[in-house]
Amino acid sequence: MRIKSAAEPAAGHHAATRTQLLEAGGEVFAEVGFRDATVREICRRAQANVAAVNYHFGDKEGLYTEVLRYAHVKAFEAHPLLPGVEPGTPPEKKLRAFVHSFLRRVFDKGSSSWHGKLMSREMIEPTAAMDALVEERIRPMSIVLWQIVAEILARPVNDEQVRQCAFSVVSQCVFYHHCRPVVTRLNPKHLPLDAAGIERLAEHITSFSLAAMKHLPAVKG
Amino acid sequence: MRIKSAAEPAAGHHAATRTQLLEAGGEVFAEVGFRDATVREICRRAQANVAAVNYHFGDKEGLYTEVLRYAHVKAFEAHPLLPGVEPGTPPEKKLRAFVHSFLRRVFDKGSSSWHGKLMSREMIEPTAAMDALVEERIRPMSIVLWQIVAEILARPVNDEQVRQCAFSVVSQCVFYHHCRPVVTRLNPKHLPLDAAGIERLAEHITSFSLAAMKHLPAVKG
DNA sequence: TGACATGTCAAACGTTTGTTTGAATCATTT
DNA sequence: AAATGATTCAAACAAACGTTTGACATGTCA
Repeated sequence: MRIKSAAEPAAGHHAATRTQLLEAGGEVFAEVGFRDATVREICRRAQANVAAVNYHFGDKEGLYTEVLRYAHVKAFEAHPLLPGVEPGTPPEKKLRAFVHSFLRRVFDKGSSSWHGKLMSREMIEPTAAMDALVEERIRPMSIVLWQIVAEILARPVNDEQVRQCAFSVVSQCVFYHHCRPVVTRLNPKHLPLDAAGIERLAEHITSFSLAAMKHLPAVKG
Repeated sequence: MRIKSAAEPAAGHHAATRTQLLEAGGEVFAEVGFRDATVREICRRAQANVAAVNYHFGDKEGLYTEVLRYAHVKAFEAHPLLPGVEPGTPPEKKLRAFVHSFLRRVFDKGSSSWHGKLMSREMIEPTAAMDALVEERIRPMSIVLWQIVAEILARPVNDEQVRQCAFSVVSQCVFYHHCRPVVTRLNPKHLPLDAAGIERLAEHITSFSLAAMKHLPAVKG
């Protein structure tokens, strides 16, 4: 049995079925969750044998861990943290870029549209892969946002109010995706979001948050 | 086999084990989700026989549906929509009450602390119980919020901006709970939230949202 | 070509799970 | 007290699942 880590470059037929398993796994895990996903269905979609998962990833959980890494890498490749932002850009513009890119990443309809769903599930039921994910991907993203907010508020990066406002910004970005079932039922025309809808939403979140931060009552510190 | 609906009043020993199953079911479903929850574990905690679930609720899914209703009823009994708000209260004060009550409901540490987790899971994987839940509980709650926001913005209740701002408010309320795994790892001191922490968070969300709504750039309409 | 490691395959295994069953117990009514 | 219906119980059932196995195919290097 050969179990390759994600870092190790693969070659030959190995790589082909391995990638197909990652893609199929991402699909199925996103659709029905880890527990309801069956190895048989994943292998069927990957056009591989039932034993392929165990051969390539040790077990079902090993596949899931690698799927999570794979998903995040692909999502940030498709939608970078701050696309097209030069140093020296005013923080308001950076915030808009951050929000817009975040939304696109979450609502991506492309080949790996399952990234968003996968992350949502991981929030509800964090696995061992969560720790690595936070340190490798989410914390760097947070720091960028903290810096933007700190600049807007004219406060230090580690300020409590900066942290709270950053959370307020992100919360609005993830809400439509996390609570899709409720939003859809309450206001059907709000979802699903096309490119124009995403842009409109990004505009609202940005101006809502900017208005808030610029007129927040002063606090000590 | 006797399957009673939630509405039907129960009496005798029937009611006792029935309630114990609902409580145990709420616990277990919240902890590990519908699929990973085993009927055996639920019955063990309810000190009932393995067959009790099938006898009282038909099947596992029947139990889950009733658990959802039970959870929502209890949560709103413990934390009403707008506690202690007289008609004529200024909308700012109503908003604060709404947010605070919402947070207490979500972060309740009491006997049915599983309500929040249960709802989060339902967001990711909506079941048939979702439709009823939205119409019976969530829509009435939304309408109350829409009215408050409309008053603050001085716009009609069905205005697009009112809807968007209401979503922005709610999104902040659910964020800390939905994304607990990430928040905890990013900023450990933010969670878990005690009563004082909840109050502080309610204060931030309210003032952030009020500042935003009062200084939002004007839009057409 | 022969030898060896790598990858694939169909079949089977062992476990876990929701559910069923039929007898036993309890409560209520006649 | 007898009878009837409701409820509980231990045991067993049947299906689905992740995993293992050993045979077979494929590619590579001597």
